[in-house]
Amino acid sequence: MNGRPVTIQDVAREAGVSTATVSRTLSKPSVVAKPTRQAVLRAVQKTGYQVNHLARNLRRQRTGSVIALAPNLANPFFSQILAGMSAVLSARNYGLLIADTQMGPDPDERLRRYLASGMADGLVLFDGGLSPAALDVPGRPPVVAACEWLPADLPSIRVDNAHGAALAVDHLADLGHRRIGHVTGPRTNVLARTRKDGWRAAMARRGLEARDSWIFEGDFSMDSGALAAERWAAAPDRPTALFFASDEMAVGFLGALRRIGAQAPRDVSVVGFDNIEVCAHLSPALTTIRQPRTLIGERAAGLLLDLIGGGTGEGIEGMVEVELVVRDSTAPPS
Amino acid sequence: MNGRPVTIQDVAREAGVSTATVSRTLSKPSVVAKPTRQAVLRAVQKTGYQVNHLARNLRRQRTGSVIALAPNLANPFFSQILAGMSAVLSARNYGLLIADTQMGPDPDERLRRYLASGMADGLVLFDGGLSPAALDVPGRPPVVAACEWLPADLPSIRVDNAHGAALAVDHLADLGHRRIGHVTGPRTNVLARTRKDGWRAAMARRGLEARDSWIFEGDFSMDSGALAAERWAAAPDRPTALFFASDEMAVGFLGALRRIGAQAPRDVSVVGFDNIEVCAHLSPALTTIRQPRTLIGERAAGLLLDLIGGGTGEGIEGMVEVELVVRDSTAPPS
DNA sequence: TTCGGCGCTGCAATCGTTTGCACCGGAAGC
DNA sequence: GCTTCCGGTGCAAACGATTGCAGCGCCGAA
Repeated sequence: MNGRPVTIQDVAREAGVSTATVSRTLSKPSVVAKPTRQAVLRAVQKTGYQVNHLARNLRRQRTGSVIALAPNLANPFFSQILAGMSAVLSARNYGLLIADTQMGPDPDERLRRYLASGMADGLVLFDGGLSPAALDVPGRPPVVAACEWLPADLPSIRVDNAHGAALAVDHLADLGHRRIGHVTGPRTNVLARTRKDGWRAAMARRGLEARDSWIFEGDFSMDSGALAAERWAAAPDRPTALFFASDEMAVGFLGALRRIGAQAPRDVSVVGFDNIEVCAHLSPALTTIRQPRTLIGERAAGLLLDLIGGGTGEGIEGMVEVELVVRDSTAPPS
Repeated sequence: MNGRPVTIQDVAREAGVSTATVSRTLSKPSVVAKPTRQAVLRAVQKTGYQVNHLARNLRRQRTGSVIALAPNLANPFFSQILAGMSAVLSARNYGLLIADTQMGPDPDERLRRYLASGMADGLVLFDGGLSPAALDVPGRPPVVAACEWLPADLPSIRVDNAHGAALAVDHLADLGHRRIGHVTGPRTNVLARTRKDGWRAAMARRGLEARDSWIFEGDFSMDSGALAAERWAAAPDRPTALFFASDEMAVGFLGALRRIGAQAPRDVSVVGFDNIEVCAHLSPALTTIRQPRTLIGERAAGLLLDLIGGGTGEGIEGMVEVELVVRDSTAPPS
C-alpha cells in the first residue's frame, strides 16, 4: 500500500522464487513448471505487479512503439488511416506515436532526428515531400512509405491512382462525355502527379483528347476547388465533366458552382477521389473513387511490423485497390 | 563506422572525461567548465552520439510521452485537436501516443491498463463515456479531461457549450424565429446534454417555448442528421429553425433536405456546432458555432504538462470560448 | 603556513528488466 | 552403478543513462 511501485523483486520475494523465474513466467510460461508458475501468478495478483515497460524495453533494445509521420495532422484524411494503424498496432502491443513533418522549420532535419533518436522501432511516412537523403541515417529503423512515396526505394503501401483515374474517366466517357477535364493536386505531390498521368493515359486509351486548357491546378484543398469553379466557368471550351484529384476540391467546387448559379450534374459532371464521409451527404451526392483508408493504415502497420520482426514485407507490400462509387454528381452531358 | 550504436561511454573516452561529465554537459551545461564542455561537444559531434531515450527515461523514471485517448480516432473532429497537442508537446520534447477507447471489448479496462502500465507520464481523455471508477488506479499519472468529462473531478479543458447554444438561439430569435428546434447528440454524451440544456435555457431566457416535439434525437453523425430531416418534414408543428448539436448532423440534414425538395434557409434555418471545414463550402454555407479545436488541443497539452511538472493547473484549466459564425443557412422565417 | 571554501570532476550506485550460463536433481540408458 | 541428458531454476551481467557524494586542486584570507 505504500507509494513505491511494485517491482519484479517484490513478486519474486512473495512467490519465493528468483526474479528470473518471475520474468520467465510472464514472457515464456511454457518453460517454467506448473506449480511454480501458479505460485508466481498468485504473487503477481496479490501484489498487483505491472511490468515496467521502460526497463523491459531498455533491456530488450526496443521501444515498443512506432511513429506515424504525416505532413499535416490536422488533415482529416489521416485520421482514418491512423485508426487503422492503431488497431493493428495495439493488437500487437505496440504504441502509436504521431508527429507532424511540416511544423518546425526543417522537415528533413526532423525526419532525420526521429530516425536517429531511437524513439521508435519503426516509422511510417506519409509525406512524399521529404528528401530521400534524410533517410540516410546509419542504423536507422525500418521505414514504410504509405500513400505518397519518395524516390528512394522504400517498402511501401501504394494506392492505385492510375486505376482510379481510369475508373473515373471510363465512367464519364461511358456516360457520353468527351471533354473531360482534370483538377490536379499540388504540382510537387506524387499522388497528384500519378492521378494526372492516369487521367491522361485513360483519355488516350479512350481516344479522347486531353487538352491542356482542361487542366485546372489545385492543391487538394476545398478553397482551391472553389477557385477551380470560377476558372471553369470562365473557360471558353469548358469541359462537360471534371475529374478531381481529391474530394475536398470537388466539394469546394460544388459549393462555388451553386453560388455562381450553375449546378452539377446538369452543367458539369463531377468525380472526386477519396470517398470522404461527406460525399454521400452532399446534394448532389458526389460520385467518387473510394480509397480504403482504414485498410491502408492496417496494411502500413502490418508491413512495418513485419519489417521490424525481420521479415521482408513480401506479400504485404504493394498496391491497394480503389473502386468507383457512383452517386448523383455524374450524368450524361446535356 | 561499426554497427553498434555509440553510447555515452564512447563520447567520454573520446573526450577524455567521465560519463558523468558528458551527461552533465548535455543536461546542465552551466556546471561544467568551458574547456571541458567544448571538448565534450566536439566528441559528441565526432562520434555522432544520440542519447538513448530508453536508458535516460528509465533512470529518470519518466517516459517522455503522453497518451491521447479518444473514443474514435477515425473521427476527423479529433485530428485538429491532436495537431494542437502535438505542437505543444513536441516543443517540449514530449511524444504523443494515441489510442482508441472504443476498440476492444472493455473500454474501462483499457483505460485502467493505460493508467497502470506506466507507458506515459500523463493522459488526455476525450471520452466522457467511461466510468470514473476506471480512474481509481493507485499511483496513476495525471489525467486531463478535454471536451467531454467525467463525473469525477478531473482537471479539464471544457468548451462553453451553454454559451454556444445561447449564441445560436439568440441569433435565430433575433432573426424573428420563435419555433426553434434542437437536434441532439447521443443521449449519454455530456456534450450533447449541455448543449441541449443550453438550448432550453436560452429559449426560456428569450421567453420562447421549448416544446418537446421540437427536439430530434441524433448521435452527432451525418446519417442521423439526414434522418432528422425526414422527421422534421413529417412533424405537424415543425420548427422554422433548428439548432444542431454538431455540424455533421447539420450537413446530413441539409443534404437530405434538398433530396426531399426543401431548402435552407427558405424552409428552415439551420445552425450547426463546431465549424468543421466543409461548413464554408456548402451551399448554403452553414451558420455555426465555432469551436477552437487547435486551441483545445494546445490547452489540454499545456495543462497536462503543467500537472506532470507538479503544477496545479491553475490558470490553464477551464473554459474555452466559442463564437457564432454567421453564413447563409440562416434567415428570417418566411 | 594553514585552513576554509569553491568550482569542477569522477566514482559508483541505481533505475527494473531480461537472459546466457551454470547448476542441480532425477530419470533413463548402458 | 555410472554416465548422460534434460527440465527447471537461480546467479549475475548486461541494457545506457543520471546523480549523490566525495575528492581534488587552487585561491584567498587569517
